[in-house]
Amino acid sequence: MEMDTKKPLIDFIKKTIPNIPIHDEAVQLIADQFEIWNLSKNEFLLKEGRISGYYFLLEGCLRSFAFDNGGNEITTSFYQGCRIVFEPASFFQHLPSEENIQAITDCKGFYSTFEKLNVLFHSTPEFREFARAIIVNEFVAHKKQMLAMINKHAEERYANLMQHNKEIFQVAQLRHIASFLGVTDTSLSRIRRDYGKK
Amino acid sequence: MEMDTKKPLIDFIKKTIPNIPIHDEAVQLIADQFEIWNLSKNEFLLKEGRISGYYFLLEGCLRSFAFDNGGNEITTSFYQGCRIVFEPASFFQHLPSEENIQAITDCKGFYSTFEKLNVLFHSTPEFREFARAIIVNEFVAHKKQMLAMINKHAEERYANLMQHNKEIFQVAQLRHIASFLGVTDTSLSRIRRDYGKK
DNA sequence: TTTCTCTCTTGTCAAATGACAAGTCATTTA
DNA sequence: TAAATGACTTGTCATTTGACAAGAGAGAAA
Repeated sequence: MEMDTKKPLIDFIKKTIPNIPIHDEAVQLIADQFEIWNLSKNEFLLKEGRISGYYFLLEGCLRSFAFDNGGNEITTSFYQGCRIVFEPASFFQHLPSEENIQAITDCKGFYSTFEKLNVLFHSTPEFREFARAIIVNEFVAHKKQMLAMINKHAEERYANLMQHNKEIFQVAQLRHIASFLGVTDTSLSRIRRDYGKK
Repeated sequence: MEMDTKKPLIDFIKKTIPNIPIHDEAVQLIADQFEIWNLSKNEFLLKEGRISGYYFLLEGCLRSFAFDNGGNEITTSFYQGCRIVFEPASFFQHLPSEENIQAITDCKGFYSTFEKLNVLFHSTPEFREFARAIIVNEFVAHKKQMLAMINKHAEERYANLMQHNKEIFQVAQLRHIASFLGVTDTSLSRIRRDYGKK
């Protein structure tokens, strides 16, 4: 029964490290470290100033954001479907988060803590491989996103998001997407108008 | 003698994971995987399109950069002194790098490859801890840099760089620093003029 | 239905920034 | 020494972008 509800997490771990054989005891041990959470739309998974946990997002959609100088919310990332979510600076260094993570739809998933996972990391090779893969993937994705801010115009980033992540437009507000793309909602509106013309 | 030249690398590893006891054989094994490199000013440690190695920078200063839409070089990072340097997307996924890493002073250090270090990672707990610490630190630093782009003005980023990394101004060109701060050399020149007035 | 609220769009205007060109200064080369 | 090169600054000008405000449209609540 425990196994049943956590099966998506187990499957996700297996999918993340396809080349590593996984023992059943290890799977059970990993799953045991996670507990269930639920969020309604607009509730926060992580609030600025709190310390980040390690979250598995099972269903729903999240966005992370920080505030700029003018007090505007700047979306730093969207998170959907089966994936790990955490704020690395806060999680690894036990520091207050400078980012917020908010549910933009009803969400559910599992979470664990640094302490529990640190034990796992040193005791369970399977989890070590998994955790390594996750942080590598996250880091790479983050660098890619930063590069896109350098060598793509907002229009291109918009077109890219439209092609590869159309679902976001059904659940996120345009102003949140706008700040994610590095422009104001006003500018995004103009980009969308001109984009239709082509 | 081998031990002698690589002592700074060993010391750096020990300093990076102060809580982990390190066996001498492990130290030797790690050091054995690295070879020496030298670069003269303006030479490249990594060229766009090539695959990144794993570098230890012993002496000198490097900068990484990518090209924006207009063909301008945008500095993404500066690297000084005893530290690890690599391009994660290229190194971990064996993909052509989208970034360049260039010496801005004469440099020397040690390097190794994904294959060698992957063996180490799975065979040597000390290196596993080290590699984990490095990627965590790099990721955290990268996120911090991205947050600064969001919630600090270019003037603040400049003031911050002046305070915490004054040496950069002695070795890097202002236009490289400018693009690192997210402005043109023209704008940086004006920031510097106004900064002096205060 | 009417009203209210929220999201998104659009127009106007101001401010910030970049492109470009000219000029200064220091260093290198012939 | 003279010329050339490269880095940095500064002025002018054009463009982009954002701030602000008004309005349209959809959906929720009275």
